[in-house]
Amino acid sequence: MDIKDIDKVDNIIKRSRPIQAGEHIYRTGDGFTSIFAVRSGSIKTYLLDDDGVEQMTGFYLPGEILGFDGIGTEKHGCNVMAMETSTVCEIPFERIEELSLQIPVLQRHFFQLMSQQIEADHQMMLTLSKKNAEGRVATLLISLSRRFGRRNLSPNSLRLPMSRMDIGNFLGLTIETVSRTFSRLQKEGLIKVDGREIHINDHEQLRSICHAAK
Amino acid sequence: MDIKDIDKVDNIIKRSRPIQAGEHIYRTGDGFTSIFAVRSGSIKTYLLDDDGVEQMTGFYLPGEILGFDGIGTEKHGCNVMAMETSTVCEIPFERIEELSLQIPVLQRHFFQLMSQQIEADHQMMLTLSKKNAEGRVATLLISLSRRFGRRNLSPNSLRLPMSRMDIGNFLGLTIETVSRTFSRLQKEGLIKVDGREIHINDHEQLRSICHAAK
DNA sequence: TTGGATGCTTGATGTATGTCAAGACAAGCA
DNA sequence: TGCTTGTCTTGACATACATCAAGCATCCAA
Repeated sequence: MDIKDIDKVDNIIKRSRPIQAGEHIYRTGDGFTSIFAVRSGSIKTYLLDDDGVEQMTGFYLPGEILGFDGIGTEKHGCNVMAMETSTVCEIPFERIEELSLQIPVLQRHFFQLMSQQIEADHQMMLTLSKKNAEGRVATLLISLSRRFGRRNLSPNSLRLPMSRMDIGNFLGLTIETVSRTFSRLQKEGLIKVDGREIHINDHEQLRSICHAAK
Repeated sequence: MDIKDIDKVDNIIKRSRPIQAGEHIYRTGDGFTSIFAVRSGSIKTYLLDDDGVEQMTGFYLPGEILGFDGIGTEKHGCNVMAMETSTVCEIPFERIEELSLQIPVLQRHFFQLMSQQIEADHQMMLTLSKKNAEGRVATLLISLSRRFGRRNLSPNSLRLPMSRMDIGNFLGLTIETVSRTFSRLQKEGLIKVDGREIHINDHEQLRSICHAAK
């Protein structure tokens, strides 16, 4: 993309809207207009079952993009909430569509982003369907580590962006099982747990228990 | 879309490639070039874990479109196999991208298709993470019924496009549990089971046990 | 006709994780 | 200081589903 094109993209982005922890960016059924880029903090997306049961479907860290649900129906298909104080950029999707017609690499880029989301969701289905509690927690930690590393943060020392309850919800486990699993991994020396602070001692072995086993 | 545009789209579609049951259309790591529309039969997509454990990530019936994985990396991210003798249309993605620049509604349409895939995957995560065996099986049957209905087939009498093993794999259950669950639903009078032939007697009640409960 | 796959069902038993309950710890507040 | 509240941990027990095993039906090849 040349500089003029980057400028064009830059101009349609609405900057830095701050969000308090627990505040929603949008909810299921809201009209779809924009996607969002996380600038700081952490954001979770979740579905509510007919019975009010919550299923977290993903979470997003700085530099990541969310909101690709709801293009099909023009209505958002999930709820999006800040897990801590966060800032996001809003990117009006119609403007993206217009610009994509002028800048082919932009069109390609958004197809790629959505494709990556699909692949990540499929990995998550594998995790939920085939892995035991240890495998699920290990997979989450490795994923966090990788994403922290991408932002040039330490891949070994990380602060969980979410509560035990959110972790359990995301991984399809109860908070008790999550807690017990952290304790077990710590007793085995793979990680060091202090509340939300996690230190990964043995990346290799942690990765090795990510594999499916139920 | 006007007729000339429809013609343009029509011209890039490679017609009716027949696939035998068990044959692959592509595998993980193959170069990404095309997406596929199912014309007849049924197609499954699945991941292989490092240990060779298979996780089915979706299945596609006539009229449905698959292959949106791998746009990001240019390599396919899953395996795609025919579950019975099938035919598919191949649609070269680069041609789609070119045409999308000329026909804005086409661009919008593909964004919509991918968005719908993302929403369906999120629903599946909810199913895998929060529902018990009965809820998972019921959810699958309701989904099949709806998709059969969309093709103007009976929503109450359907032939399962897949084996018990595939069902178990897809739903994160063993074949024994799948079989027992079918038997239980039959004993309760909600469905009639005869091998792969399923008759839905009580749509309402079947739908009511789709809700999360674990 | 037999024998061997293959796919499905059903029963008996084991186990990972859910559920229920209690307590530890920290943060905020009177 | 004590009191409340929320988050997390740990233990005891219950249960849904996995595992192991057997049996049945269908199909196909020898």
